Parts: sequence; structure tokens; C-alpha cells
Amino acid sequence: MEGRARVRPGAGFYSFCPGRIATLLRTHTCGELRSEDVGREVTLCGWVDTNRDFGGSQFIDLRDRYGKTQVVFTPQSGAETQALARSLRSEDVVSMTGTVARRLEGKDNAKLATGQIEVRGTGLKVLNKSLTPPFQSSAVGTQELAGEDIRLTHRYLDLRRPEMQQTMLLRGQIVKTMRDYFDELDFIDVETPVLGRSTPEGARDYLVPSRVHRGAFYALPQSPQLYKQILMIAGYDRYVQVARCFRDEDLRADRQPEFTQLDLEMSFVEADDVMGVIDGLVSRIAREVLGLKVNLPLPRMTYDEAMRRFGHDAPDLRFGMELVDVTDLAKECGFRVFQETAAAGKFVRGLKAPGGGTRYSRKDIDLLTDWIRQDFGASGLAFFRIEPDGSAFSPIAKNFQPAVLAELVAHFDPQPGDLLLLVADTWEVSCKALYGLRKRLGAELKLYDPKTMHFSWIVEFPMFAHDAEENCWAAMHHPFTAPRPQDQELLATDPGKCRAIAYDLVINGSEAGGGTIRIHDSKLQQQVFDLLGIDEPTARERFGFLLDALKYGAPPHGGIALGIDRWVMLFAGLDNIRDCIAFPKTQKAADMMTDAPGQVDAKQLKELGIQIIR
RNA sequence: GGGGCCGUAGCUCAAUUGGUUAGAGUACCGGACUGUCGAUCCGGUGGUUGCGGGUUCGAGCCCCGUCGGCCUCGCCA
Repeated sequence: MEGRARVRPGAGFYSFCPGRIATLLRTHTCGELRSEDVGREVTLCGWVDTNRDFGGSQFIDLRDRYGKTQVVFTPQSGAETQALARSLRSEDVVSMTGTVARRLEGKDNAKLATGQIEVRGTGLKVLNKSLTPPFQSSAVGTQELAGEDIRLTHRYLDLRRPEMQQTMLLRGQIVKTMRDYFDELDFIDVETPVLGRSTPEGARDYLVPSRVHRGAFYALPQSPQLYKQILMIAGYDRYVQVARCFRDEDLRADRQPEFTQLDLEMSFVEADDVMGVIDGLVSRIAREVLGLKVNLPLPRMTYDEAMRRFGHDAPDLRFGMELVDVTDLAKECGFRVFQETAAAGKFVRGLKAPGGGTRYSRKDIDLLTDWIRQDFGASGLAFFRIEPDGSAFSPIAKNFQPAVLAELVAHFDPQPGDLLLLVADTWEVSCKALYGLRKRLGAELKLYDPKTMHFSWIVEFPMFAHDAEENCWAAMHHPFTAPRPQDQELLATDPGKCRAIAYDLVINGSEAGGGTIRIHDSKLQQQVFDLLGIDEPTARERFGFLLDALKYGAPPHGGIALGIDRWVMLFAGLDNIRDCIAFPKTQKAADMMTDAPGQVDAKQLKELGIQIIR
């Protein structure tokens, strides 16, 4: 532990002491000196954070990744040195020599870990002047953060900010803990190719043209899925890898085109084994990173239950606000829209927003309605505001049979001031719309403390989702997922009811990982391919190697992949994945610092046999 | 591919809703100051209002197009 940087719960970034990191250029770091060091002759290197100039003396905060130390230059430092000190500006890189001194009585700075001391400067060397930076790397809380485009263009300055350094440190910590943990459990770290064949996981591939094989392309891996299964067949019964994955799909706040997974696979296991291993990891990281005790095993919920109670397969379980199904009551409620919906076999479901009746105006509700129409294709949004006398106000209330309305409202068990929101639509639309509303209102009404963490498993996913456009079945996870043994017969009779041995790790309503037990029998694998409309020649062509391998002694196996970027985001309490990645890409998958992707020479294209069509 | 928000000084934002000289804070430059720590005080430089069209007597503001950033649906574990 000693000499190791480590984020501790409740401890500021600067409060750990990394031990001496002396070099020929420096004797200490800027976060290291304490009152015990008074009298020492030291040399610090770092960036100028602020320069407070009093004419007679200069107070300079010197910053490196370990912290800040105040260095003072006075006439005793010598006229030349003092003049040089006066000329220092933000982000200049300097070396400062001096004597550690206790600060003057009452002049301690409680905000700094080094705040009891200061360095009385005797020497100063400017190692490198900085241009005036476009935004401040220092000045925590001083100024509004610069726009993200500017931060991304000057990423080196953004990464210099203590907040960013803290996140990067946390990320390194999480990855290291993962590596230690799996190493202790005898996992073997094996690297798999980046230049590979397209894996059939549904997303668009990033392609790399082959010069040698003109007209042929490698695909960057969407995940190392097939390789790790091959490793199981090869007898490496516990594989782990920190793997970069690539998916050429449109981006979101929590999605990048290239991202990092902690990928693992185990042989001779059932789902409980894999989940148990991850339970241990969650508990360890929560403890080491946040000082949080997590009760094990983590709670589990089936996919069906999650959809019914929360409308989503990754519900945020930090708060309640569960969905309420009133379809039965709607059948004879008097309100035509509801009745027709119910009669058509669709659903009338809703949720209760505590205090929403007072919080949201009629106009706010109209905006919510527009929103769920636009984003989720909902036909509308019905609302009831619970009045102080307990009655339910709504423009549509007059259409209801009073008794039925009372019963309907009672289903939500509301208090005065609450707001009931109902969606009458298909199962899918009601899920999406109410999930969206729940997520948004939960945050807006502050129904949970954003600092709390909730970990859970969602299990028993459907094997297949019906693709209405193509009128065929599509793999919900990927085509190598094993069905539950008790559901295997359903493959032939009713694939839609067949449940997979699949499990997703959910943290605070985010999917933080997902895995399955795989098919290890080539016949069963072929049966699943058939269902997915992948005929034998196609299957042979695309993953004949796997089908072959399955015939040479494939052990039962399964695994999981964890989204490391998302883990960092969630453990750091951030809401943006770009802040968890040193060099992220914009929403259009561009790197603003390097300007990737860029044009290439005509010569390069010619070598590859590629012509650009405009 | 669809919907939305945004783009004004290096940076963060304002501009009485179409009105004549586009402001503030900060940064930067100069000056003052021996205990600050978001130092303070005085003075100063700094603008093709993303770009291109259009409407108008007049456009930062309205319209069309375009580029870029963000959020989101579709898509994607």
C-alpha cells in the first residue's frame, strides 16, 4: 500500500501521500511536503497554478498531479529571481528550489494538504513557458468549465485539470483492482486479435481494408466473443482480458465508438458461478474505491419482472415509482381511449409521481406529453392531479364512471399533491414511455440520492426478439447464448417464450455488464442458427471454425463482459462517458485533437484498391 | 435518417425580443501594493456575432442553407 497512489473514501484527491518520487530534477512532489519537512532544502517541478503578485513578494501555487504547494519569493530570493517569479504565468513549467518553512501564524490554508507549509524560494528555473491557455487548468470552482469542443481540442490542458486527473487515477485503480482480483482467482490474461473477422453481434463493424487481399476487409472486434469461446475449448478454463471493442453505431452520452471491456470466460460453470465471481468483484471495488459495503449476493430480478415493474431491462432501483397496470379497470371505465386500448389487447399503465402534482404545471405536463410522443411514439399521456381533498383532477375525468375512476386512482395509493401519469398503448410503447418518464421524474423530483449506488442482476432474458420488419427472430444477446435447459423444447414450439441463461449487471439504472452461458453443442448451435435464419452454408462460411471447434471437446462454458468506461462513470458519479476516457471521440466519432478521421493519400487508396464514391 | 438545444472578445456569458457606438466577469498587457491563497486597486488591448444566402430603411436577434458541439429517438449490449 505504501507509496501507492490510492483514492480513499472521504479523502480529497490531494490528501494521499505518494511517497518520495524524487528524480534528478526534483526532490519532492507538489503534494508531499508537510510541517515535518520544515527546514528541508527542496526542489519542486510543476506547472504554475496561480501567481499572486504583491510587488514585494510573489505567492506562487505550483501544481503537479500530486497536489499544490505555495512557493514564496521575496527580496531575499534575490532581485533577478524575484523578477523572474513576477513574470510567471499560468501553465508555465518551472523548477523551484527553496527551504520548507512553517507558514506565518494564522496563515495556514486548510484547503491544501500542504497548507501548513510553504517553500521560501531561493532558486527558480523556467523549464518551458506556456502560451496563454484557452482555458484555466487550475482554479477549481473559480470559473465555468470551458465548452466541451474546446476542452477536446486542447485535451492536454483538459487532462491537466485536477478533476480529470482524479478520474483517470480512479480508472487506473479500478482496472488494477480488476486485474489483481482475477489474477488471484487464477484467471489467465490472453490477448486476442484486433484485426479479425466480423463477429455477428448486430452492430455495424469498423472495417480495415487488406492490401494483400485486395477487396477483402478485416473487422475490428465488437467484442472478443468467439476468441474467448475458442480459448475455453482450448482448455484455458479461466480467461480474462481488458479488451478494446469497436462498434460503428450512433453515439450517446454513455456510448463511444471504441470502448473498453473487462472480458472474461470460464469453463465448467453455471450462471451462478459467473455471477458469484462478479459479485465478489463488485464488493471489492465498492469497498476499495468508495469505502462502501455491498451486501452479497447482489439481488436478482428476472427480465419479465423488470419489464413489468419498471418498463426496462436495466431499471434504476435506487427509487420506487413502480409501474401500475390498470388495463383491467380500463376495459369498462367509460373513457373511450382507455376502453378501446384495452379491448384491442393493448395496455393501460401508469406511474405515480410523488409531489408531481404541485411540481408540474399543466404546461410542464404538455411538454412531457410532446416528449413521449416524439421520443417513444406514445399516442398520448393522461394525467390525474391529486387534490388536497384526495380527489383526482383531470380534463378527462368527466369521461370516467366515478366509481371506476376512484378504484383506478386507488390502485396508485396516492397522496394529495401527487401526479398520476398514464399511457395507453402497446406493451412495448408503454414500457418505453413509462421507463422514460420514471427515469426523468425520478431525477427531477429527487427521489433518490445521486451519491448512492445500487447493484443488481437482471436474469432470464428472452432468447429471441421478434423482428417485425423482417418477420424473423433475432438473437437478443448473441447467437451463441444457451437456452435454459427447461426451455429447450420451446425452441421448436414457441421461440418467443424461450428464456436464455443470460445475466446483466445493472448499476444505478445503467447496464454495466452482460453475459451468458454459451452453447457448447454443435447440434444445438445449428438449431439456433436455423431459427435465426442463418442457414448451414452461411453459418459454415461465417463461423465454421466455431462449429468445428465445438465438435472437438468443447467444455460447458460461459462468461461476461463489463463496460469499464461505464464503471468508471458510475463510480466517479459522472454522467458523461467522455470524461472517463483520456482521448474520447465526439458524437460524430471524431477526435477533435488529432482531427481523426482524416483524408489519406491517393497513393494509399490505390494500394488498397479503394475508390471513393461521392 | 428523425426531433430538440446551442454557436457573440482567448474563456464563461449578456445585449430591453428587429433599432443605430455589441457589454460584463475572467484571461491577457501596463501600473500600484510585504502575507496572499478566486489577492486587491487603477488603466488598457481585444469582436467578420461559426460560415453562406435571403427578408427589411435597418439583422447578433427573423427565414433558408451549411459547418461544428451537446442531448435524444431510431440504431447499438
